[in-house]
Amino acid sequence: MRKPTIQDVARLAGVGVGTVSRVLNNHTAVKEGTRDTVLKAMAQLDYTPNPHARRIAGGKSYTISVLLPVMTTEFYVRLLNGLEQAFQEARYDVAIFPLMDQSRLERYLGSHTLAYQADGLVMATYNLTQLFNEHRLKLNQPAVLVDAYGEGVDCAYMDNVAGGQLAGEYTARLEGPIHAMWVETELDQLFTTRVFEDRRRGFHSAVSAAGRQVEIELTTSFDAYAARTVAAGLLERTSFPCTVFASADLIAASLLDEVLARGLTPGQDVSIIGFDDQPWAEARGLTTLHQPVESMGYEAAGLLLNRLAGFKGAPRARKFTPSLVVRQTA
Amino acid sequence: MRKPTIQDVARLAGVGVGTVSRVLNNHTAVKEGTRDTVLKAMAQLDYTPNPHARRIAGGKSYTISVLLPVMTTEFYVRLLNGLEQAFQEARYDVAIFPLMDQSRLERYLGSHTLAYQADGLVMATYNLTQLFNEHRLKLNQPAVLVDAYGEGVDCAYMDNVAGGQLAGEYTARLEGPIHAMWVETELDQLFTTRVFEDRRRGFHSAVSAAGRQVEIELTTSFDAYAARTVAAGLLERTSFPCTVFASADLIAASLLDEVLARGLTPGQDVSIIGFDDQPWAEARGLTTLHQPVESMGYEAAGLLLNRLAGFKGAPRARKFTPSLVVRQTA
DNA sequence: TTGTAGGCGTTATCAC
DNA sequence: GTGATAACGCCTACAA
Repeated sequence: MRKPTIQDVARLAGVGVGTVSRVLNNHTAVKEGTRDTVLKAMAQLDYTPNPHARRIAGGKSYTISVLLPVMTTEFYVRLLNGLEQAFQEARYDVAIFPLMDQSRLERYLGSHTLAYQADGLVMATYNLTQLFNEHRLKLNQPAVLVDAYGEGVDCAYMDNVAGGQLAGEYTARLEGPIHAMWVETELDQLFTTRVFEDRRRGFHSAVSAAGRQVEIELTTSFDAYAARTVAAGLLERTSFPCTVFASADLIAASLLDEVLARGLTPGQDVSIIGFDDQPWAEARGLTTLHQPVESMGYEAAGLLLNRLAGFKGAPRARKFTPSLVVRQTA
Repeated sequence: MRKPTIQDVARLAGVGVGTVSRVLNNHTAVKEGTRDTVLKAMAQLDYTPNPHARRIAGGKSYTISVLLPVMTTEFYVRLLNGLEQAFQEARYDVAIFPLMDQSRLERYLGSHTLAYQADGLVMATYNLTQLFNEHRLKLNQPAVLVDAYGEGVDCAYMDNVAGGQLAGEYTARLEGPIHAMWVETELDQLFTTRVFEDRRRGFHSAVSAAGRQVEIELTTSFDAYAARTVAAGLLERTSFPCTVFASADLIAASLLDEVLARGLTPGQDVSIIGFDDQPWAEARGLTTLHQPVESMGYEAAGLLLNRLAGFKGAPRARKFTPSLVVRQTA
């Protein structure tokens, strides 16, 4: 059976196709009554608009490309949720393009059909605008950076320095030596993220400002297993009570595991502060920094949609600040 | 300036739009001469067909969804290259949908506009067909599994058992004790891969068949740092010369690092055999199992395109076998 | 406020 | 072989 079209809906509702199109696009006031009739007809027919027809009629693709690094899952899932919600509300489709390495990016840039495919571009975590210049490709769609900051582009980013500071201030008030576990990121020159660096900077500045200092600082790769080993090394060397700031929840969890395995009491012998507030953090009682990731995504999408709607003003930067969630581990 | 359309091309070439469309789609014999004229006109105007118009006229989306786990990059980049090449040749677009966790998958399944978006479905590494049943969703597009095997579906997969066997056979001929480093995969019930299990099975069977046995078997997470530690532990316990089969190049590289750091000679004191043949394997002289990943992707795409073209026969399964590449480390 | 008609860039179906 | 021309499903004037 053929999919119902706007014509079918119009016929059933006893109105013209124009009216149906208007309710579809929230256009100029449609009378409440007819609007309901149309909506009812759409529901009855289980009608879904054909995006391709819309694209060709509108001369736009109604699609946004999202360039997304393939990394830690949780953060990007939440980010995508925020982005997708905003775009969906505006009836835009999202085409996700995972950036696995430079060759993938080049493939994206070189693609012909993709040019048709996107009215706008979201770049997550990496500021790829410079790359467009290098390749002498001009960015002919509006673009927005999310989870990254850049000059001359709209962007929405997390203030990781502030997050680190919050952690530092809180930590400085706790008893015993202060330690930290950092994440080592091995990235080439193109794919570079300053997230962990920023957290570290903020943390140090706050601890110093409080007249204290960080004793043991260890670095681990972003892996639970590796972190566990590093955590064990840390616990060997410290005295108790002590406080450890782990710059990612994943790392904090490994530390927590090791603390428990040694029969120590979290929040008493060892205070632990994470970063991310992953979904499981609450269940584990982890004190950590919560990030408004969905909001950041939603806002970034808003900035782009705004451009798409014709806004011509100067680039805007929206900063989002993590908040400390105190639970049992510190 | 407006993008050139098929009309513009037709006008410039002095032919009808029908003819242009025919050369675009490699249709019924177009005279060689006119074909050239058209091609020339297209080049001159820098014409690119508008995919949206095509979709609406053709009643198809000319798009394939690729459901892709977010994991080790290199393998999937190559896989995508193979897939994309085949689909591109057939003028199909590829919509990549990274599967970060179950929620993402559900979002995909529940999406309305995406239903329009795909004429076919490629599922990489995971056999998600069962999930469609559980959700009482019927798969209304043809689907193909790649890097996975499943009953009742077309699929193209790597014979990891055979790969393990090749490694085992080769290893069994070398001097000294035989060890192995396996990869631990922590996956939930939905996202489950048998790759490493298969490699292990093949390896064991071949070693046994040769009347030998595996001495030390260690497991590591899929992380260079963690593997290095495990490798160190292995080297502490073994005698030399010995042979180590690492079930992934990433692991083999860490082992190689550790071997070198200890002043041992690879291929002499410690023979190392990896698995994957990553691009850097050659430079490091790593003996490993090469996988025809691109071919597998290309073939999987072919199976799907064949269905799209109307093929109704029984499900087909294409098996690809890794081959041993002997270099300096073993 | 609402209906009608023209157009978007293709493909497909005819005649020629 | 090739050129008209009618779809395809929607949006957007323009008219009513």
